[in-house]
Amino acid sequence: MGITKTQIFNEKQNKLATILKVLAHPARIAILEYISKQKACICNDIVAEIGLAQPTISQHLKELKNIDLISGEIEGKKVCYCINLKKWKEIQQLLNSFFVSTHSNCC
Amino acid sequence: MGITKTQIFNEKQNKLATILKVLAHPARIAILEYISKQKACICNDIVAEIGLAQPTISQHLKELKNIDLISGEIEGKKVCYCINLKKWKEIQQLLNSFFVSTHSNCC
DNA sequence: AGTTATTATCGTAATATTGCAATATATAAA
DNA sequence: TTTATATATTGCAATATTACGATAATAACT
Repeated sequence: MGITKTQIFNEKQNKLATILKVLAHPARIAILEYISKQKACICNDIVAEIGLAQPTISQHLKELKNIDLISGEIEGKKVCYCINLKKWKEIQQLLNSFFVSTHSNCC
Repeated sequence: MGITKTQIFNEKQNKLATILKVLAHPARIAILEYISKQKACICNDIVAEIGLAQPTISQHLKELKNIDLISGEIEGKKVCYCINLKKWKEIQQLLNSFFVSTHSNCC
């Protein structure tokens, strides 16, 4: 049905899945990589850098903002998007503990 | 259009996104957690454990198999699913290097 | 106020994903 | 060989995601 039965899973599983879903798109990975490479706060040069239309980029940025992974500061006409380091590390930690605690013990 | 423009992204970005997409579902997270908890190779007790229909679980297992994250060994009537540790660690490494190399330097 | 530049939102088309009933396949047991 | 059990596949309905044109909103400049 295209709808995920979140009710039957626990909070941790749903949280992890939600975060991974946001990261699971090459455009959003590219956006994060691009933002991180910039010396200064850079705005929608992202549109020029990545070959997607402006509304599409804006939508991807919104999804990254929704989970608080990036924040956008308005600077005149432009908006400056930055990675939220605190959240970034929190997610890194979450993922790492998932990988560490999950390991095969058969076959 | 529901279709991702993979052509405009590099191989690494697409690979990472593909892997994350597979992991980005609570059922598949739950399946991996469940398999890892079992002492022996356990098969579709997964269906009983997780509250989804057998075809649905079978489909999720297939997706995990597609990226070689788990392997299924036939044991009589049953199939024994195990985490592929080599791939597991490879993905962990891939994710970790993404997180380490991507960090904010503005705002 | 009018113009221009930047970003966000809306509406919509195309495609993907999720979930399941029905069915097929395979193996073991009777 | 029939029956029962375990798993895979098919087909389909419901919903989600991706992408973009059109348009709105905002802000700087004239």
